[in-house]
Amino acid sequence: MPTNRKPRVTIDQVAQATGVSRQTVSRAINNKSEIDPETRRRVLDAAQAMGYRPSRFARGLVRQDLITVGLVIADVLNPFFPEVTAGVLEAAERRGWQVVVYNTGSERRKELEVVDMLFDQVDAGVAFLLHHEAIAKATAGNLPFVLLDKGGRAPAVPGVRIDFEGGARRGLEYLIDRGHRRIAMLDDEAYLSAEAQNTRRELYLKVMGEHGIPVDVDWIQPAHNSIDGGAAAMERLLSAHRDVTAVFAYNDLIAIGAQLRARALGLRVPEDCAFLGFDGLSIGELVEPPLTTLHIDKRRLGEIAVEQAALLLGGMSEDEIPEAVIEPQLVVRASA
Amino acid sequence: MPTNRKPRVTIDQVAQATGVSRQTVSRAINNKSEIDPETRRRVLDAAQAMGYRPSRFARGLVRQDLITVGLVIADVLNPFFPEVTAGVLEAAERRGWQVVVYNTGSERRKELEVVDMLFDQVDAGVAFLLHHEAIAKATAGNLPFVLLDKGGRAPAVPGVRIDFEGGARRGLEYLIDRGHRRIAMLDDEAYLSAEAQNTRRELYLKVMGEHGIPVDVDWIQPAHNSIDGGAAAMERLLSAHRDVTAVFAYNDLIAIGAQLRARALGLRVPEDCAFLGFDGLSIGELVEPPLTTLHIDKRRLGEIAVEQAALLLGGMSEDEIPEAVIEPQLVVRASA
DNA sequence: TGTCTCTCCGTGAGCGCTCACGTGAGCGGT
DNA sequence: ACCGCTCACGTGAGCGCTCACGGAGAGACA
Repeated sequence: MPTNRKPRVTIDQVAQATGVSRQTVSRAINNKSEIDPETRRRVLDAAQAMGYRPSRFARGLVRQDLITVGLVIADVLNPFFPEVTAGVLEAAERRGWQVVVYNTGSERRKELEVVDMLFDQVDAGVAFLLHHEAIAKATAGNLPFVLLDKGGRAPAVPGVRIDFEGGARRGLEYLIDRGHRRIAMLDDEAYLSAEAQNTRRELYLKVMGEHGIPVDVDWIQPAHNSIDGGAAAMERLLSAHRDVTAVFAYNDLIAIGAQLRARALGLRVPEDCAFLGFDGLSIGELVEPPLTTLHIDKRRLGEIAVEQAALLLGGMSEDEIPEAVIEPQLVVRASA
Repeated sequence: MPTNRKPRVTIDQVAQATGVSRQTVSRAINNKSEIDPETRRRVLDAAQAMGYRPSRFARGLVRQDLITVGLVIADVLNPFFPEVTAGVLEAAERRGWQVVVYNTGSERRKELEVVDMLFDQVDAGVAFLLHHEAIAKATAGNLPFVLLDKGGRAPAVPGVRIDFEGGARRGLEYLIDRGHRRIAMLDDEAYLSAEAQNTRRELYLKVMGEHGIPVDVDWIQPAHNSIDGGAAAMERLLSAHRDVTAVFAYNDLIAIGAQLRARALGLRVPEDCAFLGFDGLSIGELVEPPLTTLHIDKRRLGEIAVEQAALLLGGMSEDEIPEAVIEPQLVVRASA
């Protein structure tokens, strides 16, 4: 696919065609003063006719403003990310920044690729990154870089931390308080290959342990991060443990899929099996019964990240960036 | 908010610090040949230490490749758009293009603003635009511009047409065939202020008329384009026409809200009232009963738009762009 | 010793634009 | 006639980089 671009029309060509100088054309285009209205019109008409459009590169080169941030997410189709994106877009717009979006699908190869690309193309990066090589690469360079979920990583890398530990604890203790003991977990399979630390699965193991509830590994089912993935995992779970009374899901998407499938298989929710999600997606309100979940303020998450990027861009060093934590809130609806 | 950027480190500064020439630094940075490995390492180390990062503007100025397209959507939070975005991102990535995202909220002021911005910042635009002034402005300039829903507009403006007429007809006739006569419509209120033509509302009026079913204007309720908006509109509708037997919604979001509220008010779906959506969002499968809808291949829509933008960028004139139509498909689930 | 190749490196030009000037014409005031 | 001013416009420089060269030095071979 040879995208043979048509040659660029330059400001000089417009100038020549109109019989004026570069500068006069520039004045016309940028709506500046010191130009005769009649001349402006002539120039503008010629520019229009010739298909002239100023080169953003030449412009950007001389005017050192206009900032572009790269937003790296796993998957636009996962409703979690649009909410974060909304926060990022809004905060960026307030600052007059542009936002370029990249999808990684949580694949290691793509994450690395995207990080590489970022270095060339943007002034700052704001990213969800799963694989620690990608994170290392991203934070090693000279590009201001903010992690949208820095997890348990060293404080030196700027970013927002989502307090999964607090959230998971609140959620699981809620389930335990309600009398549940046979609590399964549906984990995101993407974390199997990533050497992340302090994952929701580990927290699950930890909290359960603290409450003296032993869990066998097959109480943890990996699921693709989607509704269908949750459904499939639930089915596997049920065939191994029909007596499960509650499911703690990696996130709402998986929880919703699981709950849907459970109901399709004849279970009553929450009487036979309760479901607890994580993320607080608005689609959790659509299912029956509405999903109880640990709500994360995703919009705020995006905003904070942009603010941190702004500080970095302003020259603040990475370890001066204030610590930011998002606290998941238990939202009790009806599924648990 | 004075984002006092730290002064840029240039290639010359790195060159000076390392005691080599610009070109050698360039060779090191871009991983080219004709450079001693030892020198490369020294340069790279210095660059890293000095916080050097090549200016994308200077680069872009000399290498005329690297293309950026602007994607203009109404609202990232509306699940319709992420799907389109996914298609756009994918198609853009295949071409090595970047995608900058802009939100308009369907407001006239913001649409105009965004279009203005686009002209400065991108090489091509791909957009959902509601207000015809914004569309006029966008297509008048020299920027390759593709409409993601060109509606009934002149063929000269490139873009994808979604065959709402065919879709609406298929949907409404399905309802009529099933015996419905008192069919209400829940319209998107944003279209009240926009002078769009060939809207879903007009099609509703037309098809109903063709079947000899007279409709009073208060069978059409405007709704905010959201689930809550649909719910509120449904409540208004019911207070005027408790005897409605079917609802044709502007889109799935509104349909879902309406259906949810109807059920909350004690109506059985579809026995007492049937619901028909438009868009084919995947969240329509989550509600009970699953939503019958006119499915639009949103991903494909995004892809086609990018392909058209590529043709435009390649120098093809606007009227040579092949006509592209997306045909909505009736997906019968259980709500109607 | 000459010269031929190969490796490594530097130099000038130019991408398209804006900024800070400089300039000349026109005009009113004294 | 002179000054001073405004208005409209042009000129040179430079933003930071890459590309196409050109050239020095080292080693190989006659």
